[in-house]
Amino acid sequence: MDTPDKTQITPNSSLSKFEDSPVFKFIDSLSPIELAKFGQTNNAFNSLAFLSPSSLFPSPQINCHRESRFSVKRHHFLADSNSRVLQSSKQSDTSAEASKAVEQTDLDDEHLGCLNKDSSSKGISSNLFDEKSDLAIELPRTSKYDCGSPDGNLEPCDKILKKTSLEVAGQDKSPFQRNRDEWEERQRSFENERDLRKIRRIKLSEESAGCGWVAIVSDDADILTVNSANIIHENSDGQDLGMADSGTTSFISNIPQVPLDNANNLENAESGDLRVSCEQNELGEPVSDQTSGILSTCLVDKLVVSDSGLKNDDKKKFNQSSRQQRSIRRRCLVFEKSPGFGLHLNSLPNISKDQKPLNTSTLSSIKTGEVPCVSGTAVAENSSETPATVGGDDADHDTPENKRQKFEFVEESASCKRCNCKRSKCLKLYCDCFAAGLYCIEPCSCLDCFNKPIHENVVLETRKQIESRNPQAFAPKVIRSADSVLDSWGETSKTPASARHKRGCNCKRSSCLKKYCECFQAGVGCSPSCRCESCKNSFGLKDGCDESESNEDGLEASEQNASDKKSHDNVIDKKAEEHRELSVPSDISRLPFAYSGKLTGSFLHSVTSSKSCTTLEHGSDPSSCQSKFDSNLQAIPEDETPEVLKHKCLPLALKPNSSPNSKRVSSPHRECTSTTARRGRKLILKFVPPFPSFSPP
DNA sequence: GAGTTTGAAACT
DNA sequence: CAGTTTCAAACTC
Repeated sequence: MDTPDKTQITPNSSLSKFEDSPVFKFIDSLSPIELAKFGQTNNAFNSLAFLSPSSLFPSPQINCHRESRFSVKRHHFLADSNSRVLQSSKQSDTSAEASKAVEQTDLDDEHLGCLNKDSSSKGISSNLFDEKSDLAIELPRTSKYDCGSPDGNLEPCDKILKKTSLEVAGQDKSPFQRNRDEWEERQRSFENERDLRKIRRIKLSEESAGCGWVAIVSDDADILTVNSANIIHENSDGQDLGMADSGTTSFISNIPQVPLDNANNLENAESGDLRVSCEQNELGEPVSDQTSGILSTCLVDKLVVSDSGLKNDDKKKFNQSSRQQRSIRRRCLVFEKSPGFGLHLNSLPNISKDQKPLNTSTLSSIKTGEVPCVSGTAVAENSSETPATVGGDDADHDTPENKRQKFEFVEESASCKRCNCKRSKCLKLYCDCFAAGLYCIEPCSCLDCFNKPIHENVVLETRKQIESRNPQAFAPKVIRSADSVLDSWGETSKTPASARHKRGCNCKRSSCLKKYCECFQAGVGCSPSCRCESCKNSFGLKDGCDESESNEDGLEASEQNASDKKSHDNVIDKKAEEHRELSVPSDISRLPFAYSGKLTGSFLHSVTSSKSCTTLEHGSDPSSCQSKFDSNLQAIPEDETPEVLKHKCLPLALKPNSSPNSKRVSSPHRECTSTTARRGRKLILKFVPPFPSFSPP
């Protein structure tokens, strides 16, 4: 599109016209240094002037808030610096030092504008201000990340930062009053977005809070992982939001507002202190909040908690947040090979064990896997990337509340399995990381670990071997019946829905009341597949172990263990009760990705957390929430089971005795008859995609 | 943190 | 297939 006029509107022409102006000549006569500076800054200005707003501020949805605030902020200090600069330009003795000071001030203000976007407007304490200033230390480093958009419009963050600083300095002397228009435009954009979000929120109010995100996560997880690094940087550094990659922010923008709003609703519902965050969202909060809100829902994490924590217990929780975000970076083994799953196990949280529980009832737990998950190429350093820089070791205080939270949190942190393998080289199913399809990461305490990207070939080979022995070795261990209302295993089941361990446990001494028991660990009841003895699984007794038997066993056990054990059992039962309450919407097994039983705790908990969030919703009917939750889960494409399989007792894919270790599995027939015939209920097991294969496509 | 217990995985 | 061994997590002290 060659437009002759274009050349006429070149910066130079404008500049020359302006230079011809009497004012300019006057200024020019005052200081040649200022003239030089003017030229420089004008270049910066011009370079900005001809960047499209979209390229400068790539994501209206995300950035409009930031930009609006930023603009306001800048507007203010522009006025200030304007006067100062003009002053300096009028005084021949100002020169470099003064202008440097101005630039420095501007730069600082820029940082603070990013960091403390709304501190002025919202009256956030100066403490936060200071802390965020500390965070600014990291800004230069993080801004070095090339956040260039795919289309190349966006320049590297540091360049933009510099430019913006220069722009600020340059505009001080610029006669063009661009700022107001720009600001107003962004303000309009911001308002529009707010309106849209409100509309969206109204729409979404019909849906249950905290439900839709599951599907969204699975749908977008792969995208999420693509840009997780950027997202992480944005959030972990808290202030780098202005430098977000346009791709990232565009992606975030493209994420339906469902998760954000739902998350906010959920948090709002479940925790009063989180309401702050919600209100801020309503008002168009700082991007950090928004982004973390998105993360908290799409990546579903505790980021929001952390963010809100930032306001309450600033640094500590921010560090937690950072740690969480950094700990996201767990290398995915095979995610790229199973794009259809949308979310790999590696997408499950990787929460540091030593983290202090924040708010366990908060949406939590699903984080994106690492960037390389999508790239498909191993990036070894990622696996060794460590949250070492993250400080804030929080001592656990053994208050009852903390203990309770600790238990709950352990459930969550189960997902961030950190193995401790000594002899298996993390290449056997003993290794939780390996079994879960995860590479070991630094927090693992394993020795001679081969489960690392640099040994990818070995890993793949080993996995092949194991799969050749047992094709289901990496398949999810917990399955559920299709009917979430009818419990295929009968009334004795206490599991909210009909999730069961696929192969069943083989417990002898733990009575299926400890996490030795995989069923218990997965938060599911025992099934006829189990060969456990004295089953007292609080999530559901094994078929044939009725309550009386259980009670007898309980008596027996209590006799054996004497009174001191009783309290322990009570604790166990209590824990189990909590566990049951918190975990296992067994619908989870229908999620479009496989998961290992050992990982279920956290993920299930996360889902349940969201569910429990919904039940905490003010004025909402828990049951309706449940059903909504179910229905939302059912929205996940899951019904891939061939019709013929649906009418079989067990789909072939889930046939337990596909395992060579057949002693652990009961025959489908038995399972079918024992449940169907006796209970008169039809057992339909949904197809659960097998765990992504290690083997190359 | 060390030692013990437990049950899954692996092996024979 | 059954028995045994190995293994690492869970648990206890």
